[in-house]
Amino acid sequence: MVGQRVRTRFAPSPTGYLHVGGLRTALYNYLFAKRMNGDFIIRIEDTDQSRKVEGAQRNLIKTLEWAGIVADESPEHGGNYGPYIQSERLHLYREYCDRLLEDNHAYYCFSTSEELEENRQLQLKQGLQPKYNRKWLPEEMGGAVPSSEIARKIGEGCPYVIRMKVPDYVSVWFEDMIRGPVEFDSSTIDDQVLMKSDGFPTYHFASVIDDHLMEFTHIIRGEEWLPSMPKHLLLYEFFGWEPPKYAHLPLLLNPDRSKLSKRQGDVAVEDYIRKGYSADAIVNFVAMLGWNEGEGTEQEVYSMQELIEKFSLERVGKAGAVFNVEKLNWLEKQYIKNRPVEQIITAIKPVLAAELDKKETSMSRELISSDRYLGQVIDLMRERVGFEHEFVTFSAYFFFDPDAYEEEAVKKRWIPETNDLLREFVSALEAVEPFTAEAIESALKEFVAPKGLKAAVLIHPLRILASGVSFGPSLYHMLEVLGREAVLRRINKGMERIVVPV
RNA sequence: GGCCCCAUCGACUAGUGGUUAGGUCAUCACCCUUUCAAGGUGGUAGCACGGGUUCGAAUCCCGUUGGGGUCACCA
Repeated sequence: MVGQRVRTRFAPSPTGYLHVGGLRTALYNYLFAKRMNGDFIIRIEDTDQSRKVEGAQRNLIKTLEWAGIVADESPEHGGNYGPYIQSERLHLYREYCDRLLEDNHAYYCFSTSEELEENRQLQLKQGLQPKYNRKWLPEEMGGAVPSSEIARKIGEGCPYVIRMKVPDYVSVWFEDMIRGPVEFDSSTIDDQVLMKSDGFPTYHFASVIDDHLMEFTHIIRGEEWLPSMPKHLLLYEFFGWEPPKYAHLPLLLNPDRSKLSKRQGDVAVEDYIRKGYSADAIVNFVAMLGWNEGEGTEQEVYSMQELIEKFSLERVGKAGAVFNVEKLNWLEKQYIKNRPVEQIITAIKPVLAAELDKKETSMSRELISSDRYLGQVIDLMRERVGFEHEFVTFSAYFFFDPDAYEEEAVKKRWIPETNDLLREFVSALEAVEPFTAEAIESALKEFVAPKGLKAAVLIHPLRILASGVSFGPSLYHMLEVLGREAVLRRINKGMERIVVPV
């Protein structure tokens, strides 16, 4: 154990999407492993055949890789400890279960689920903790069932499960890397089912066997697993194995502080991807939910590389953390503000292409799809958008002539003389050479000054005509990027369509 | 309910016996400004409560309260 290469794991069940809590668990496992120059492994826990979802495994791994979490070993990457899918390891569980049976640490149980339920109800009615009544505990383990009876049931082909025999009154203790010492009394623990009647192991059994065989040094998982620690520890003891180190992470919470769940917002990483969040922001955000560098650091933005360099389990907090979308949004903006243009251009080209497929435009498709044009749009808009796709959707006027004008804004900015002034200014604009922000600005100021008017009387209407909306980047720069042709077209067309308020 | 975990501004958190309890998001005000952002400045806002220990507790101990998790042939 000492001096051993660190190995951590993320062990999802392939039942659907990747939960953001799962992403954080995977991330912490990954960061810790990488920090320690170790390996991060993905194992698929598909011991519940009924819950298995087609394609889930692929999707889980794909989403992790989207986030930048690439496994050193997994069903897809291979490795020396495979197979990495539990349903392909059934013979192993059977083999180890037999050992437990031989050593009297486990026993056959033929109780039906109806019996179990009945027993549970009875105990509940009596005010007792629902617990298996050990009806099938064999004589040699202190129970009442002769081995001949067990042999007979097996011979008859009766369905059975195998349960672990939890010793009666022992104290189970371990040192959690995040929480410190935690102690349990075995009398509160049920005789956990190890092998189900369909021949598959339960989570508890399979994960202990695999964690040992795959030689993980550290198990980093959600706090919801803390109560099952004694079962796992007892199994290690039965086998005479040294357990790995454990770290139980605090939970991710809904705004009402319950365990993060659907119905109170999005929980699937894919939901956030779909909305346009970047891997940079999601990873950064989720990493900070429970971990921080400490010691007066005021850094908020961390790259994956920095996280790897700085992460430590000692600095993971104990209390649950609310998944606060507002801060995520802020982080996303930070990344958009600082991301290289080329990268954004690449990202938004397909978005633009899709929009262009849906809608006609009077602009030159070639022009507005060019790197140069997109680069200019990005320069003007990067401090104004919340997501990359908004470079296209939120600033649609860079790609499509407006087909409506903000009513309130028109009402506020139009005076009876506005259209006349605009008509006159159009001639001035036609003459502006070159058609640059500076030239447009001085043209406008020179136009307005002799009339004793403020620039604002034209600025606002121009913006509305050019973009359809009352907000956006610097007017002059916007006009420059749009180009003379589009600007004049939009002004002329707009004046025909605007209903001047009386 | 039993067991287990947890507890600093609305949220994320720094703090490890002596601080005017700091930062970030959000929020409010002001500045900048052609709009919207961005940015700048400032403000509101917190140690759950009660006992100890100590010269001195957000920090250590106990209890209370509160919150959460978990009690399956699901993981």
